[in-house]
Amino acid sequence: MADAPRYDDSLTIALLRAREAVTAQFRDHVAASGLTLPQWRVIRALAGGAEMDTTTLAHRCVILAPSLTRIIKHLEGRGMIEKVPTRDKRQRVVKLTATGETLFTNMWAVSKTRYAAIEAAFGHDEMRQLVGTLNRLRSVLEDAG
Amino acid sequence: MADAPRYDDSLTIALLRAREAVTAQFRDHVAASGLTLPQWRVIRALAGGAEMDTTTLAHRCVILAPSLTRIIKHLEGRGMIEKVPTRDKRQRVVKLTATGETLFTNMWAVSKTRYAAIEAAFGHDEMRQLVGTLNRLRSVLEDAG
DNA sequence: CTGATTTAATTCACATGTTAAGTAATTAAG
DNA sequence: CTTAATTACTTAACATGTGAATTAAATCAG
Repeated sequence: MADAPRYDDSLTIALLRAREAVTAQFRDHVAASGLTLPQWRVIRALAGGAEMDTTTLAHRCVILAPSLTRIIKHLEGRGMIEKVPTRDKRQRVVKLTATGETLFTNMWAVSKTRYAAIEAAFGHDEMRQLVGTLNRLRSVLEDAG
Repeated sequence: MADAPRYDDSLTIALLRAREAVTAQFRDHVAASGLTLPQWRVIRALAGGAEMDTTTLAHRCVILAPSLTRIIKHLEGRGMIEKVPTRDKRQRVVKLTATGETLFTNMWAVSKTRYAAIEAAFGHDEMRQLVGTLNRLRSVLEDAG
């Protein structure tokens, strides 16, 4: 089995594990507010009064449409987001409520601190470079595929 | 809102998108054999006659225990893997069946090609370096947390 | 203006992620 | 040897990932 797969060298596994390690730095903080990480990404994307249709929102948060439908329903039920009237009645445009903005503000302070801690531990320049490399990888694959 | 989150610079989003782009290169091929990506990771980990308990298997495949329980049940039902008797009867040790090994062999040829294509497009050295960086990130965060 | 097509989102069905609780087998304490 | 603690997994409950089918609204062809 000289040809057997070696998981330690695998890009897919390395991406999985790295993501797992990074999200672990935020999960408890986000869960303490009764949110999941995808829900938090949605709130982040809408912070500051932004109004957005679900297609744009799904793309920015890297959430598939069916999941976003459920998340919006959930956050709406909790009074965090609300619908915005639209001309095109197929579209669903949403924004944060006052409650949602307040929740974001309270969470963002801590969230920034956590992110800064990761930067400090890993290195500011290394982190910028890593993000750049990841985006370049994505760009290369999307052009090729 | 000078303080508003910028998703393009976010490490978590970059990791999500990069992973999405990489898995997209394999998903159709894996789906063509009626497998999901996590199921394929399990089969890969067991390829070549390896026998493994579910804790080790879960760690190697980056799959949580409850998910692995379901996956094993599923793959067992399809005749791809089988249980191996153990001294410690709490442990569940599994291995590929002949059918499973055959499936792996057939899929691995194509899978290697896809992986090589990614390396060619992105650059062999860059890819090695990226995997190294991701693993270092993980190591830093796990030591800190 | 009417019917066909396209678009935006939802719904469905099933697989996995995630945390907490439960079960059975092993080990450790006495 | 008996019981408490630990270990390895499973189950349960709910959220998200994923692809296919559906619905409703807007656009287009004629």
